[in-house]
Amino acid sequence: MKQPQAIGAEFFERPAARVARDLIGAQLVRRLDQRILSFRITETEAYEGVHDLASHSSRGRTARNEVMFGPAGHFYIYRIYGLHWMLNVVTGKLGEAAAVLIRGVEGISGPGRVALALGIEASLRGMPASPASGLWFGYPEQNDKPKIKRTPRIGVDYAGPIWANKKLRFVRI
DNA sequence: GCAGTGATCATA
DNA sequence: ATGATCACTGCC
Repeated sequence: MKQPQAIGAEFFERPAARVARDLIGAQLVRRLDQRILSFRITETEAYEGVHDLASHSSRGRTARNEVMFGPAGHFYIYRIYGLHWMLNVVTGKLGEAAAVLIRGVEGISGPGRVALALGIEASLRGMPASPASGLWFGYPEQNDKPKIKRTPRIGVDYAGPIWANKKLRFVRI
């Protein structure tokens, strides 16, 4: 099966909201054993830099989030509630510490279920999105122009009303 | 609505 | 060392 061209690192060297929007309709591709799984992305969230009170990076650099402070196009992966893996890709300038969370792909809703379906685990932390790492993004179909809706992000009330209400979640409609 | 789950981080 | 928190999910 022919795969779309892999999206390179420069795509991610832009503001998180732009990347999050442009990833809707793109492919998320995983190589597991010798198999290639490919899913169309349907839902993302942007987490801006250290000024974004909903972003992990706003509470400073720690062992968990240090990948966020590194180069764009690498995976920020962490575990939440002791069981669910969250898949993010770092965006923006080096040290900006922004990222995009992959919340949903076609047929699969919820970030934990996305990670489960793709076999995401700790060994991918900090790896670049590329065929060499076994997990990467592919450009959307040329004639696929999805309608996109913007809403507040899910589960970030702890950030306070200003940041919790910003429309940084992108959903294919 | 809410329990489960355990890594992570601040505090000490 | 201890305790609170958590970018969630599944079942009621």
